[in-house]
Formats: sequence, structure tokens, C-alpha cells
Amino acid sequence: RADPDAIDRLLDADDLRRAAISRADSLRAEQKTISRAIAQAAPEDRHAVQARARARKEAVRAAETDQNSADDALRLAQFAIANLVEDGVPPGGEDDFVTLEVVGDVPQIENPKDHLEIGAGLKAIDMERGAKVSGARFYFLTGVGAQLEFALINLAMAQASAAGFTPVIAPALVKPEIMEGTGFLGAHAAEVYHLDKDDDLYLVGTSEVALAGYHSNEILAELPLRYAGFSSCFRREAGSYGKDTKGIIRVHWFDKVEMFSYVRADEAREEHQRLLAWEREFIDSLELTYRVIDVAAGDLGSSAARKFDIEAWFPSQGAYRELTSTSNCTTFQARRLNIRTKGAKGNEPVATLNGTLCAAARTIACLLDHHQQPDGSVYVPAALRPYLGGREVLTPT
RNA sequence: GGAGGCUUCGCCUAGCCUGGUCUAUGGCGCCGCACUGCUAAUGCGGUUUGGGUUUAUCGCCCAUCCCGGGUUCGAAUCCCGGAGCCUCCGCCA
Repeated sequence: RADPDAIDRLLDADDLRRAAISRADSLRAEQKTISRAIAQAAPEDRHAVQARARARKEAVRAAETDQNSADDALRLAQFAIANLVEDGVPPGGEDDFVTLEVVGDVPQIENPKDHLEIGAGLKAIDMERGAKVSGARFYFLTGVGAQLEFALINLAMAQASAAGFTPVIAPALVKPEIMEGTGFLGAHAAEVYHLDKDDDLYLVGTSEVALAGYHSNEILAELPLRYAGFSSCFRREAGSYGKDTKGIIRVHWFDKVEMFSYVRADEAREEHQRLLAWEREFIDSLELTYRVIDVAAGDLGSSAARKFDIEAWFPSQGAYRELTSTSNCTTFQARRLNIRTKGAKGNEPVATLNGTLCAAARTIACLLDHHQQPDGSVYVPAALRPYLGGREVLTPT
């Protein structure tokens, strides 16, 4: 997926920048020498030297302008290039993923209902009023639906804390440079909500953005750093018309617990496997049937070097649907956000990785669908019961 | 929303009024060396970050005193704009 033209443009921009810097640097060096001479010159000579220096001024200014535009050009050329793909990633596009593992048995349910029907029986999801108040792809969670979200978030945070993550509640609005630094203004820019009338801020599609920005422009002394961030997430879902129009599988807003790791660059692959393991632990505790896929190169987005998705079984759809996604962004985000650590040969960029622990709306949809009973009630996985007042089953009212 | 104060190389701090060896002072912390039976103490040296040049090292050079402009031969220092923090007033969950 590397674009040869983009690489050439980058190399050219780099050459131009170096040349511009050398020119500007040497002009500045001369200017400083002259200025110092003026300070020490005898008063009667001073005017003559000053006249000479005045002539330099324009040359220095022009060279600095050149240097600035060369800097900007290099940065643009860099931003046009996606992350390098890790060895072993399957080639191809969206449909060319490789299934790494299938876990659990497909539940046998006669005439399964979808999560909206089940949710209606439980009075857990209100789409009509969501549309009335906010429009399409918005919803209210009510009663046991709202309780389910809190239960899932609490379970996810409890597991993350036990694994050593620092729980974080992160801002859902971020500055442009943070959005840019995480790579979300590249190919996926149309997915992102932008407040531009009075405030130049972006609504995050995931707390990954804020958690990556958290340590921007810092030198990290202790690694790894692991954060479990909770935030609302906002997605325009441009270009997904007609896809998942029913229910709360694909919505403009949802809440999510996201894992985020900062590690040394040479430990990124191991950390990626650990994130995947923690995701599996969470999905396992929900007693869901799922498969793990290795996402193909063409479907990685601009920042990921590799991505593993966990897709859970939705009986009403007879299909696996994505519940979690973990990406190894290697040093891509850290370079853009200027996040380094002390290395053997000076400071070097760290690696950043992220992984979904629990996207609430979609996970609720899956639980209702997957654990539905013939009478319209819903089985509660054991791990979730402590967070739902001990209930073993959710019953229609 | 209004008024005032502040922002210096990890932390604290000098410098700003009165522009020029500021190539930024001192303390703390940290690193190295010396001394000492070990530690402590003491002494000496080092310690912002980024970039350019260099095969590499050494070195040399440029930038960096919150950010962006401006004045000037020359800006940490003067002027304008902005951001953040603090205090007080107003408003508010």
C-alpha cells in the first residue's frame, strides 16, 4: 500500500528542507558575527558596520521564510504516508482477513429475535425517541438497558484495573493537532465530527485519541504505561448508509472503555498480543461465541501496522460482528505527537497500541441477541451478575 | 463575562525597568570521577530540547527563556496578538 510517488515527494521535501536549513543557518551565523562586532566596534566605525548589517537583514529573512515553507512541505509529505505494515499481515482488502481462531459453539436458537425486539420486551432500548430527540442512529438506554451499560463498564474497568491499567476518564473533545497526530484526519476524516463555528475542536471517535495526546510532547521515563480510558465516542458514519440501520450496532454516539499502551518500540508486538489476550478475557467472561481475525493490509487505516478484531456471533444475523479491535500503531502516532523515551542512542519514539475492552452499545446488542431465551428473557453471564444486583436472568416486564 | 498578576534549560529560582561576551545565574535532583573499610559527607566535572554538518566519534554551527507576529545590525529583555495558570468579582451544575 506504499505509494511510490508519496515516498518520492517525501525524499524530495527532505532534501529541500536540509538545503534550506543549511542556507539559513550559515546566514544567521554571519549575521550574529556582525552583530557582535557592532557591539565591540568603536563608536565612529559603528555606523558603517551597521549599514553592512542592514543589507544582510533581508537575506536572512528570506532564507528563514524558505526554511519554514520547506519544513511545512516536509510535514505534509510525512502526513500523506500511512504506517508501515507489520510482516505477516494478510494482503488484500476488507474481505481478505484471516481467521486465527474460533471460540465457543454457535448457539442453536429457533427463530432468533434481533436485539431490538429483545430490547423492546425488556424496555431497555428506545430508538424512536432517540430519533425524535437527536435523529437517526441515536438511542436511549432505559431501565435495565441503562443498568447493563453501567454493569459492562464496571466489569471492564475492574478487569483492566486488575491487569494493571490506570483507569482514566478522558475528554471527548480534542484539539486539531491531537486529532491529526493520531492519524484520524487522514483517510477517515469524513468520519469525524468537527466543531468549527466558534470552537476548533474535534469530537473523538474513541478515547484512544485523548489517551495518545495525554503524553504528547513528553519524554517518558518509565515504560510501559497502560491506561483504560472511558469516554463517549462520536462517529459520523458517513458512507455507511443502509448498513446496520436497525438498532444500536452502528450509531453516532456510544460509550467505550479503551485500553491504551505506551511501550518501547521493540516490545510492541508482544504488547499487541497481551492486549488481544485482555480483550479475549473480557469477551470470554461474557460467555460469547467469537472468532479472532487478522485484518488485511488494505483495511488497516493510516496508523495501524497490524490489527486484530474479535467478532462475536449474532444469532439473529447468523453472522460474526466486530466487538473489539486492537491496533499496533508502532511509532506512527508517537512521532507525530512527539512522544519519546530515553534510548541507548538518545531519545527515540515510543510505540503506542490500543484495544477495545468494551464498546457499550454494540456489546449490549450482542448480549441481548446471543443470550436470548425462547420466552424473550435474557441470560446474564456469571461475571456480570455482581454488577446487576445478582440477577441471573433479565425478564420482560 | 469583567479586573489584575504570572509563565525562564526535570523542580525551584536570578535576569526584564535601563536591548549587546545571556554562549541564561544559583540551589535541588540526577550522572561520572576522586577521596574514604562500606555508606554518608566533601571536592571536581557534567546535566534543556530539537535540528544541520560529519562514514562515525570528537567537534563545529543554528534554533530554543509559553506560542505567533513586530521593532532593531542585534530581543529572555521593548511593542502587538494569542494560549495556559493563579487571585478577585459576576454567573452557573
